[in-house]
Amino acid sequence: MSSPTLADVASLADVSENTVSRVIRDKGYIAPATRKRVNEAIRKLGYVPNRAAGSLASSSSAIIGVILPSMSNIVFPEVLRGIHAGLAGTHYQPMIGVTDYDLKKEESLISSLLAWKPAAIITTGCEHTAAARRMLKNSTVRVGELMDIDHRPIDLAVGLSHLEAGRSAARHLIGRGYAKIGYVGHDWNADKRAHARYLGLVEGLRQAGLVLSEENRTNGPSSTLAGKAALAELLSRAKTIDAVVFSNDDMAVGGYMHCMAAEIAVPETLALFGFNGLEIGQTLPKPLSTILSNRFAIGKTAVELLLANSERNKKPQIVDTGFSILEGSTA
Amino acid sequence: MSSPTLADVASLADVSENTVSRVIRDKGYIAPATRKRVNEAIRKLGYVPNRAAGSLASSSSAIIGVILPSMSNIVFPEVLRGIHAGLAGTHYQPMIGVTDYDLKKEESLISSLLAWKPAAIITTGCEHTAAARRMLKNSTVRVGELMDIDHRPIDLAVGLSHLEAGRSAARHLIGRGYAKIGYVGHDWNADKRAHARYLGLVEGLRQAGLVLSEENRTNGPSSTLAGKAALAELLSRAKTIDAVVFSNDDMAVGGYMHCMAAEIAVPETLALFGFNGLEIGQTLPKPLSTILSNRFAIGKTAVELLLANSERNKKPQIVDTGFSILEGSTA
DNA sequence: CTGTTAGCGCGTTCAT
DNA sequence: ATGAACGCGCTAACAG
Repeated sequence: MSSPTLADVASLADVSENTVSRVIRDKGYIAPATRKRVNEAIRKLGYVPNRAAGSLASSSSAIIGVILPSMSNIVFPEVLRGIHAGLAGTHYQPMIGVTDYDLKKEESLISSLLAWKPAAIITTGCEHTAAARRMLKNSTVRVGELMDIDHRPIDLAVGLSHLEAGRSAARHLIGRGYAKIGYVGHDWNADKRAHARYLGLVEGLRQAGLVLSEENRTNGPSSTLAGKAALAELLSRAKTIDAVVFSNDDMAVGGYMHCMAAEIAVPETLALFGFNGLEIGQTLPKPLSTILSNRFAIGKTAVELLLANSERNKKPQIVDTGFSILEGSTA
Repeated sequence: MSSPTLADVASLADVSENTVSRVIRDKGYIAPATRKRVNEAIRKLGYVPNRAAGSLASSSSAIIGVILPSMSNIVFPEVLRGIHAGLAGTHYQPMIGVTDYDLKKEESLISSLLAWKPAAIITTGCEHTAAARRMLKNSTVRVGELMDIDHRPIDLAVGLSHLEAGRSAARHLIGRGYAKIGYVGHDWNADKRAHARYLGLVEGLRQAGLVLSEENRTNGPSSTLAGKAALAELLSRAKTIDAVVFSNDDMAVGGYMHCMAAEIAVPETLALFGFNGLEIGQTLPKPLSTILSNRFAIGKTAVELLLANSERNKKPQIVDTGFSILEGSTA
């Protein structure tokens, strides 16, 4: 009734359990004939190794713990896609948790994931509770902190400098001759990286002797709907601005929709600039001017580096996956 | 160096391992005083239970295996979001695999997930290899097959009838007076449900004495870009059609973009109809007419039903999460 | 190249 | 209300 075990395979193939185990894990030399016998027994019995037992015996597992702040923001599914791509062809399985941007939840997820003795834990950003940081530091699993490289990681950070991305946005707009620049954003508590980009933007403007003309931030998460409404509200107050930087593409696409509905010429009357380089922005009648963040590459690179070495680096490693300006036609 | 075990906690709290285990799992009566001592010891040591050991001993685990065909299609991250929502507050952890629409890959994922003795396995659709079906049938874990209810499930199916959704699209357009209807779609091999909707559409038209005027299918997966190009191509051949049904919203949004660029009045000159009810479609200057599929509800409902009972139903259970027409302004 | 011997850390069963 | 003994299925270390 219950599933066959190593012992069943061993007795059918007339070898020791150990030999079966070796065949399965492809470890050490096995006589071709025995290997064949064992494989046949495995097939005949429909044997599937019990990972829990293996994990207990070896105190390690082929699990990759993945902790994401959200699944609603398209960016994270894309990171997850990169992680999957990096995992393809290996026998590692991702085990996923979602924090909803709650550091306490992250802490408890880290603890449950650690309970499975994963090969690595991948999480987001640099902010963790003290307890979470301690658990990660004390454990020996590899740790990847994604998206953001403006900090010193526990083991490995992969991402881009959001501060620098903000500065680049400023430089781009200034280079195009825009001077009265506004900002439309979403909630920074839930998204520190959006805040970092904002700070970079302000700094970039300051270096050119400019300041942000006007800004409007919504309370909730980013969305096209929120961006549409928030731009409308901003423009009702500030009619003289000539460009708007959005916290990300979702918001910017919403802004574009507002301009279309309100018949505002983009970019002649108002220029729009986003962040992320989502496909939808590039499908607009005028492709959105934005910054391409390499979400997919971030996930994939992180996995590859993490799996390349089972031991942590002596010195924390930082990998910059960079970003690039998509010129577009809206700014 | 290595993490503390039950035994460490037990000796610190001066009780037997067994008592500690009971406290942790909240099973049986424990004297308040001992419970307190144990909890303090746990905290002091930073004890985290080893799940692999627990799982081995109990031959069960709090893992939910989730198998998705793709992470690129926004629909599946949304299902995953629903799954997470259903799992919130429980101690279950999703373990995820992605098949890339490859049934062989699904088979091997099922086998690796089964190796962890999960509480349930959630997968997509009704199509599986014979071996995969056998593994699922023979195991005792609960099995949820999502998205599609036009088939007899192994244990539980949650989703909607795509055939019926297609018929509804036909009825809606006919009711609005459209008669020369075209179809723009993506690759059906990768998406049997899109095919089912197509069949429903054709059937719905036939019942009204109509036929599809013209159709165009791309080879790759759905995307706004593909939809844009495919509609352009279709219109170059068939200038007299008055409405187009798309395989889904991604394609339809692309079609909308083409109409904007080509200055085709929607819906006056050409009506557009999608499927899924994605947010982006509703943000267009004219909200997309489409059918809302409840991806989130599908994931959440499935998890809730699966966890409600650790034993399989004697009879396969089918749950229809339904769909609804979003009237929109494009058809 | 293969077998033997010992656990891994926990849950279960039976006592008390 | 608590403890003792056993074994889950596998891998590791050492023989040979």
